[in-house]
Amino acid sequence: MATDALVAFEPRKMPIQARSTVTVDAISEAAIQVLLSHGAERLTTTRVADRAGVSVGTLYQYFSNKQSLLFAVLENHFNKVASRVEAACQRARHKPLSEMTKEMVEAFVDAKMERADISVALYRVACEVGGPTLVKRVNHRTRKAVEAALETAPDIKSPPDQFAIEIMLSAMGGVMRSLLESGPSPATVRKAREQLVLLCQSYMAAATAKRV
Amino acid sequence: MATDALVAFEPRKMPIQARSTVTVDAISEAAIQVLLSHGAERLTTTRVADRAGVSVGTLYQYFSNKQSLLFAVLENHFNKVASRVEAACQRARHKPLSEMTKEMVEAFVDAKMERADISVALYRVACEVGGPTLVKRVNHRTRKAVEAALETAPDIKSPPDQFAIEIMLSAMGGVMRSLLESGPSPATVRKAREQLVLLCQSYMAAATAKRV
DNA sequence: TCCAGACCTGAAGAATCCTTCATCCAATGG
DNA sequence: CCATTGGATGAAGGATTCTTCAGGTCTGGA
Repeated sequence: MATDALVAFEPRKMPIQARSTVTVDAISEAAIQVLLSHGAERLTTTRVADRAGVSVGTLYQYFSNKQSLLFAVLENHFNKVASRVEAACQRARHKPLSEMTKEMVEAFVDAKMERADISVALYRVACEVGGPTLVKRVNHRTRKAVEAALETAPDIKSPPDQFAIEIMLSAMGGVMRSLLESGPSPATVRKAREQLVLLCQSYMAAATAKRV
Repeated sequence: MATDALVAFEPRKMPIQARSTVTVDAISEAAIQVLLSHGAERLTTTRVADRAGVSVGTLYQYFSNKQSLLFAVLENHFNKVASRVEAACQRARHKPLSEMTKEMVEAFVDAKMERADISVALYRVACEVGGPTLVKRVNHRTRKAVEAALETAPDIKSPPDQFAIEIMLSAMGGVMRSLLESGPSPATVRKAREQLVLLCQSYMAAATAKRV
């Protein structure tokens, strides 16, 4: 149930001509729209195809089944967020711990908020489509990036262990989730972003042996 | 979709005789079992009834529909956890901030772990059954308890604002979720508990004006 | 221009599922 | 002991949904 829960989620055919690429994108986007307007329970392959302006058959040409479609959408979103965080970690190399943390957290929040609708929509299906496994995978990848960045911080003697970083990442995920699911105002988002930075900074400081 | 999403989740009939109470409990427990063994997607009212050793009709005598059943199970679990945290807050009154935080966090972790199976099972349906709304409600209730306790801490000048407490609570939720969904060993749980305490202590300290 | 292969279509098969209701069993109290 | 109300049953109606496949349409290279 853990690792091999991802078989049969493989896509079916790769787009070759330009028009099919458009179709696949349309289907993915339609899945999100349907998720938002009808909920996970009422997400139907037919409905998704309709919304995408294609027929069901077309959908099944690229995704072997409903789960495969949702998995692809989820994976794509996670990868985008992870990339943003990795980029931030790259940019923040050699900066002091607190600044580094700030940039990383802000990148995460901003990436999530950029397509808040997708984030919210995906919370509703993550569990039915190997979400936890994917989260684990992405968290692992992100942790590596954070870890590598921390190695370069000038004011750290011994960096926090892997476990602490994972705790921080899951805390960030939890905060963003509550936030997104509450349909926050821009002001609220701004405040939450600040607080999340503070939360992570405090924790990192506490979990780290500082170099004087 | 937000607040009034909870209508039609009302139970249908209250147990009067003792045997029906047993039945209702059996149904709730069966729902959890089915959730764990078959997943949310394959949770069927008939299957739940079978597992509970009753017929579908009986199920529908106490729950107006499938969602109502799942909602009840979810609500019950949340209430139990919230009560445990409230009790811990009560016990921790007049203790210093860091100790208070520690007791609160540990109560939360322990309550979640006590029925880890339920927690994990419910993650899979929370979203389809007004989960976010319920979480918001429970978080609000818990925040009140934490807030009240903080008022009594001797080493605090001005307590953190409501928002900060909610951030902390959602962070705790996120960490526990990742943890539970990874099927952790007891040793991992112990370590996570420690780290979560540290996380919350650091944040509370940073978000509070300390009295010298 | 022509064709092979890429693409698309959508009706229909097959499988579940949710929920109801007519009917029967059990308990309680007068 | 009997009537009344609570409790339980499970077959079947009504509704959805997933997925396939036989047969069209479009595109790019020869």
